[in-house]
Amino acid sequence: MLNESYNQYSFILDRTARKVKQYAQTAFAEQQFDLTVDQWIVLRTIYENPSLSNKEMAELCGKDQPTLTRIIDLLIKKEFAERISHPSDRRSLRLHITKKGEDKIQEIAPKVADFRMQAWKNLNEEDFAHFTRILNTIYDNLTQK
Amino acid sequence: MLNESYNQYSFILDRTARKVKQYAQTAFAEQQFDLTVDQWIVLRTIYENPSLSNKEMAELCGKDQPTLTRIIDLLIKKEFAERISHPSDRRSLRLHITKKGEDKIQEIAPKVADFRMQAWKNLNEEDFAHFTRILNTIYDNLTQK
DNA sequence: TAACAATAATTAGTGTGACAAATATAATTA
DNA sequence: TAATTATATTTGTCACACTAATTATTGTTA
Repeated sequence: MLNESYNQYSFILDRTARKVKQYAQTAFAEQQFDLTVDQWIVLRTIYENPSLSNKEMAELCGKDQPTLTRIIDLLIKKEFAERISHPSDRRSLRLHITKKGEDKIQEIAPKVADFRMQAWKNLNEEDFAHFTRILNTIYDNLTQK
Repeated sequence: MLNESYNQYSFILDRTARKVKQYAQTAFAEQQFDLTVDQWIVLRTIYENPSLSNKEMAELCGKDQPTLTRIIDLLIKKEFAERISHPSDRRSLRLHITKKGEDKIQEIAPKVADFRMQAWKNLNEEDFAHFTRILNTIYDNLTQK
């Protein structure tokens, strides 16, 4: 048997993260939000932090730049966001939400909060503190200084 | 501000899971294992549970069937695994590891265990108990009976 | 036993993640 | 200021996740 318990922890972590995302995505589809979970995350981040560059936005969303570029492409195709060129640096751009994007946020934010709660049932404040501390410890262990 | 703390938990979970996988994948690449992390997980599962069907193996690996099919395709291309047809049910097949696959397991298993440990530094037995309990609670919350 | 339903596996399509390379522009320096 | 270096973004490629559709085969029932 090669099954060291550490392998098991990786497995549990990966499996749970996928389940959380999948559960949300199913709800998004059922309620016809016309957004994926990741598109929603990015749209919400643009809404809360307008006028950032691609690079800054990627950092905030916890995604790499190419991934963010492609998600923005899709949000623009759906007319929820737009790229505004930077006045003095033509390499750069600023990400903005559109009116249609804001409306979408207003429409679905409460519903998202609603079914997101399902994941955290049967857990208390102390559990959340452990959860945050332990996962952040793991993250820091693997992030070079 | 729409930033309910529950969104934050999803973010931390997703970010940590990706970091753990990415860290391992980088080590796999550096040491030229000629496997992705997921291919390794599947190969190890086949090794430990020989002669299961695609469906059963997918269940054990925590992956869906199409994903498993493609990972197996890649393992077969690398000659680490093979599909054997079921004697009485021609729809079904049995997954087996090859000699070359077994050699690969023997070669890299200790090395994997080695750098996998990096993720779990600064955590004690009690933390692991919390980790397992909390993540499994979340998973169960989202898995219909 | 012929028609229908169920099952195992694969294929197709879209989205995301990671990494490298390419492109365009700006900043620096010789 | 011409050449070089650095930066912002996009494009290309491969792998994985998920859903739906397809194919092949087996089981069930009228």
